[in-house]
Amino acid sequence: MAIFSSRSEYGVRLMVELGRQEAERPVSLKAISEAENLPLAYLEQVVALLRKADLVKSARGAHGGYWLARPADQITMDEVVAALDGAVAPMECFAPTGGDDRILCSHKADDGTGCSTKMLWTRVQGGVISSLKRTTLAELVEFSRRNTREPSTVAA
Amino acid sequence: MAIFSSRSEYGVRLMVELGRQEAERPVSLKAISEAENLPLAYLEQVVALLRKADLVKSARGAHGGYWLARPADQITMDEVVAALDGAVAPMECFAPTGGDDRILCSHKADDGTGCSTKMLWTRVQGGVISSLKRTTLAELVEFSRRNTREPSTVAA
DNA sequence: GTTATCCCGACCGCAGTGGTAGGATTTAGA
DNA sequence: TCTAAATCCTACCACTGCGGTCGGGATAAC
Repeated sequence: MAIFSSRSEYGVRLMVELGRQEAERPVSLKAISEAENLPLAYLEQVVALLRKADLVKSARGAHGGYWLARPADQITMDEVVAALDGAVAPMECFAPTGGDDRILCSHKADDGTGCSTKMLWTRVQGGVISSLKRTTLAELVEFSRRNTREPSTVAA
Repeated sequence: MAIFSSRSEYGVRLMVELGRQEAERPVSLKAISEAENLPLAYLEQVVALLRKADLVKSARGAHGGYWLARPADQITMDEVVAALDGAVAPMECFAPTGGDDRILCSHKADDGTGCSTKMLWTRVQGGVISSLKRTTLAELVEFSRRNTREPSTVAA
């Protein structure tokens, strides 16, 4: 089964593309959609999620576009994925409760026995989150730069 | 977003329930469905996946039922989850290729740049799999026994 | 005013999921 | 030998979310 939707894939690619450009210099979605060969109309929806999560900033009008809200080395991938696919939970019954980072499993709330499976899902969740938290956007940008011969879509 | 479907939840609960019984003694699905309050007809589909993966054995007819194919401490949860939800992959484009445990990302095969996101998904996948591999069914059974039969010893 | 761009909401086909229905087959036991 | 209990199998269904499109509105540069 797939852990993340391709919204996440698209969103991460988009963020990497923004990270390759100079800060504060707006990049149009059209440029990104052509560089990464992704459907523009769908990217609009994806980038809207990133904007709501304060990960990117935008400018409207001609010569507008998007840029990173923070330096790439201060953006961890758990934020990005959370913005796109929601809070990472191994099961639907793992719902974040308010401001705490507590989780509860609704299945066994009635008979009070407590999930024996909860331990497992908690471990898995921990594995995913720690993997995401220790990866910064800057790392991906660096990786992307190394693997592309040309500085790609700059200029324009 | 949810990593696993509730098929996995049901299947793990089922496995734990089997692990609580003596080995080789068949347990009927009906008993499990009543104990765990899960729909019997759906459990039949779930347990069929576990049987195909050689994780449980079965006996038909009156007084038939299911039991673990191996001792619980020799069953790791990555096997169980794989049987229920398929191979764990962070993205759809991570497909197991034949007998190898190689993975490939189809998105960037054409322009040859290689996924910058691939590094991220590989890390996540590693986090999930290692969490699953280091958890045995025996641990969950033990956890379940402590939390249901002995309310007095519950601490913390 | 034109053009480029962000922004927004509605819509759609598809696949997968959780779940049901109904029966066929096998076996233990009266 | 009959019956009840159980596995097994196949088809079906409603719902949801996802990937994606479309049309249009707002806004800013030139």
